Amino acid sequence: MTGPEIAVDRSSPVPLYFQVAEQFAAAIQRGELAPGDRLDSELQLADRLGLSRPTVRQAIQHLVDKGLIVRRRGVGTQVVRGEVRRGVELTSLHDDLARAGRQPSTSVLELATVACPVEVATALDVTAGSEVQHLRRLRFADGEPLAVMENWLPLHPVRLTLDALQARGLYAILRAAGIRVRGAQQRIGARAATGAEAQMLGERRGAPLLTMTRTAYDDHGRYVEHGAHIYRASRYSLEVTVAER
Amino acid sequence: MTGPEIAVDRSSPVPLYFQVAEQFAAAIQRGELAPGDRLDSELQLADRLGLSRPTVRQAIQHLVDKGLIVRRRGVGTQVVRGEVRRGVELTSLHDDLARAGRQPSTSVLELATVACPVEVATALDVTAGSEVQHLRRLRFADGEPLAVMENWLPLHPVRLTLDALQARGLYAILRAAGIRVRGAQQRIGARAATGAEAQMLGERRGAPLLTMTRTAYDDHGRYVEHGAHIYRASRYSLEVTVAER
DNA sequence: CAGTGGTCTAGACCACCAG
DNA sequence: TGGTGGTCTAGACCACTGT
Repeated sequence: MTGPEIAVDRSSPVPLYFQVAEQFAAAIQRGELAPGDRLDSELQLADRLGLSRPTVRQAIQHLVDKGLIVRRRGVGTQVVRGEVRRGVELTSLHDDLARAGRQPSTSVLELATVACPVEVATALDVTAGSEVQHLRRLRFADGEPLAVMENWLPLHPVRLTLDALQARGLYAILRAAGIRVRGAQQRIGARAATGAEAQMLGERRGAPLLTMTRTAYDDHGRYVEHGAHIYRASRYSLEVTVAER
Repeated sequence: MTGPEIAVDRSSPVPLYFQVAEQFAAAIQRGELAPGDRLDSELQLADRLGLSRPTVRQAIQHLVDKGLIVRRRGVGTQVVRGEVRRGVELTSLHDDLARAGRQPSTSVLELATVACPVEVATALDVTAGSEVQHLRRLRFADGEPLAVMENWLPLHPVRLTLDALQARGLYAILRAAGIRVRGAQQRIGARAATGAEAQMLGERRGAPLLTMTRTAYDDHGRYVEHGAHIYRASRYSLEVTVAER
């Protein structure tokens, strides 16, 4: 067993372990490595690629975390599945839609600086009543309403503008402002649409909605955004991949 | 800055990096390390604990993956939050409820060997029509109906029995049979309850339900279970924590 | 500039599993 | 018994950060 051809470029700024991980992931997605197939052992790989074992190991661990492969001591490393579905990650709806080949658009319903409501203040860890930016957007995919998203942001150096929000999505704006979102806590549930919500989304009153609240934090461990979103359940669902280490 | 007192036991079978990670996590949850607090640097920790830097690093990386802390090159390591919420992990509803101090109970509606439906066969990667175990359970929390869960399992050495399912939850049974679930793909959505579903769950027809389908795989990368579950949205929601590395 | 985390190396010993 | 992954060590160089 030699496995797919992997080549590393030591002059590249991309870490070696990442180059290796990406090439294995690509081989799996191409079907070159089928579910159940065994990978070479760490020692074989290290030898074949001219890398140290810890580096190879780091690459493989990366794939385990993504749920692509499984390892067993004393046995070896095997492919779990070929089809890779994207899970809930730190992406904006805008990017998700664009990646799926659908045309995202946005109508900004509200954009203002307000006194922070108590529930939001708890989530963002700021004092209630302090000033925060508040926005509410109606999001479309291919011209059809998909979601209503409400967000609160502590006062950052970030200036949110209508133009930017209609073109780019919130997370892209944050990224451009040098804010690196590192993680988030999300709660996912469901409830019935109110009359107003139904009207905006083109559903009937009482229609099932998928709800998500999210609090995201950055580089510094500071909370940068809290969101409360509702999605048309008939048009949207979420994927999550879980893998043990 | 010295941080919380951490002691490692080299005679313990628990890996050193895991001992360290757990003690830091506990200190964060106790509030001893508050959000925004800095941890000692890797070199300081390695020196203080008498461990090598890679081992300390492995411990800290573990906490980053759980979303407890954030690291920045050139700066240091900081605590993100104190309150740790349990996310969507590889736990059964039974265990989740028990941990939350609620009394789980189960009524098995169906338990039989059937020909595998096509959609399930795709998910489990078996040939359609082959024999699989099928079960359907109505789950209660503190005596109130909470969810209807339907599962399909390829023919394993596992013998599912009514008694076991009423007492223990599916994942505990699998674990006891030596099957180690390593990961899963989940899809989360919402829809309206049918008349029959509403009656079982004590909701009205059309009431919003949270839906989840899950395909779980084991040690060998084999799919061991596919489930289609519906939860009363009024009583249940899911938490997910996402962290970038 | 000094200090941080990110990456990489070359070994080592062990627990576990299959043949 | 031989090979696998899991853990651990003791170094090294680098990119990045704040002062």
